[in-house]
Amino acid sequence: MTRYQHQTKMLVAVDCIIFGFDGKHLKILLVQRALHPESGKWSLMGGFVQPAETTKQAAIRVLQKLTGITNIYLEELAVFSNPYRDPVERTISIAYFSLVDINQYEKQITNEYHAEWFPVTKFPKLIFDHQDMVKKAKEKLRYKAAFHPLLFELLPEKFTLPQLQSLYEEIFDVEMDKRNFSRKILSMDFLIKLKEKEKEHSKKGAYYYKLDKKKYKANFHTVLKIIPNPDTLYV
Amino acid sequence: MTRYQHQTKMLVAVDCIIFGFDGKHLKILLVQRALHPESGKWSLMGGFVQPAETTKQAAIRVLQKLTGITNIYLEELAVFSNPYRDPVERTISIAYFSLVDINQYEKQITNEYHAEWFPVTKFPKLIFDHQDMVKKAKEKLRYKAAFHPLLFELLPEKFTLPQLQSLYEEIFDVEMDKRNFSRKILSMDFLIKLKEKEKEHSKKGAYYYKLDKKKYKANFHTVLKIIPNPDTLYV
DNA sequence: TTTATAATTGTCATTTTAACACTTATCTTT
DNA sequence: AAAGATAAGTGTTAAAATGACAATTATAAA
Repeated sequence: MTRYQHQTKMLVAVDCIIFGFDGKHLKILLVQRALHPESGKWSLMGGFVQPAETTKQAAIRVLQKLTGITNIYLEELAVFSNPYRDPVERTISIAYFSLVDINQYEKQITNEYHAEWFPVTKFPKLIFDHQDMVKKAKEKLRYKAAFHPLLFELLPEKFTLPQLQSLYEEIFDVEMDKRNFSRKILSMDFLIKLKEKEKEHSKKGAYYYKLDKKKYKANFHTVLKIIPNPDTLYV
Repeated sequence: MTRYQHQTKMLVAVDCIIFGFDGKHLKILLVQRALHPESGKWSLMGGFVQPAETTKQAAIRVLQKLTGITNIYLEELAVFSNPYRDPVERTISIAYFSLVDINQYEKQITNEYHAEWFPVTKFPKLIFDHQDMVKKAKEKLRYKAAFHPLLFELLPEKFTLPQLQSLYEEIFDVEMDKRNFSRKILSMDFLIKLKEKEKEHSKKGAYYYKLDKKKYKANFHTVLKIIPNPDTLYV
């Protein structure tokens, strides 16, 4: 059979940057690397792409194996292909990122697996170019959040407006006016107010909302200008 | 030396979707494939990633070799990694896309190289999954154009407002009001009006403008809502 | 009953938007 | 030289969205 002669094959890996939100803070999920070299050091979740799978399938498989997480929203971030990024062998890595609701996974991940959540503002040194991957993922998260209601991917089934506002404030490191924030968010008409209240964080309690998935899908392209002056946005 | 045992290596390629604008229409640059199989059929520009280069460097090299184009804006589009996308051998491909001013390159490309411009609305069948790549690139172009003044990358040094408007209209397949369009574009304060006029397309002639690069860089993050109701935007 | 805490809600002045049509400059034709 | 054709350029107004701003409410704890 025909072959492409004289071309160099290389290893192809995937790495996953998993952001999580616990209702108040934005975190990132890391594991201790099992493989030599750098075994034991903190790292993003990753693995090699197998012969009969796409890179995205590889990312899903790796995530499932290392954290038990299934069925999450995964998005391609970028290719990292510096020839010397992995000192062992030439390996290009496709980075994926995702947004999950921490509370839905926290115990499972920490007990059954050796993964751990760290604040995005302070986490250990990572191997290889994983630091760059996280940096780029943060930029992309900001960028997406600025124009998309995509952040809903990151929230629990039910959430309160103050929680949602905290999320935006964490991502952009800004403070927002509650009145204007809720007006904008509610004007999208994507949210359904529930009768139940969240009462852990206040005496009065905050109403839960849930996403109106039909409307969300239908008007998903609605451009939200959530952040008054979007700055330092990833291109 | 340590090696990663039992992992499958694969070929890594790059493919480039080059959009061009000639002042009126949006086009795409294709070549006739030199390699077996499918030799002679139309294809995106592509090639294999070499041992000591990043994927982006590979894309730049390939473009230079196949079209003579240098120094252009290249952006990563997506990874295409279906295991059977190339019938010969497992090859994953990183797709890049770019936006160039056709007039700047037209003769050079058509004479010295075997590349050809086709209207984005009508071009030949392409090999492998290149059709999917083009589709995705078109979506991403729309998406970027909706929020970014990035389209300037696609324009000549000097351009007229009617040309710019045509570009947006082509990309989004919509009609726009000239008055509102020019007001919005000029309100960004990125453009410098020149004294010279373009007189090929009208008797009155249209003033040329050029980009104020300093202001562009400084306020580049300005969110333009150019398209009234952005629809079918790539996520 | 009081107090403390965080959630909820409304107004107004300013800016931005979308919808809309006539005038101008210049070349071509008669 | 005048008339006609073509595409460029420009302004107004009503409606909507934005940002700045502070008082009230529900509830648990003291």
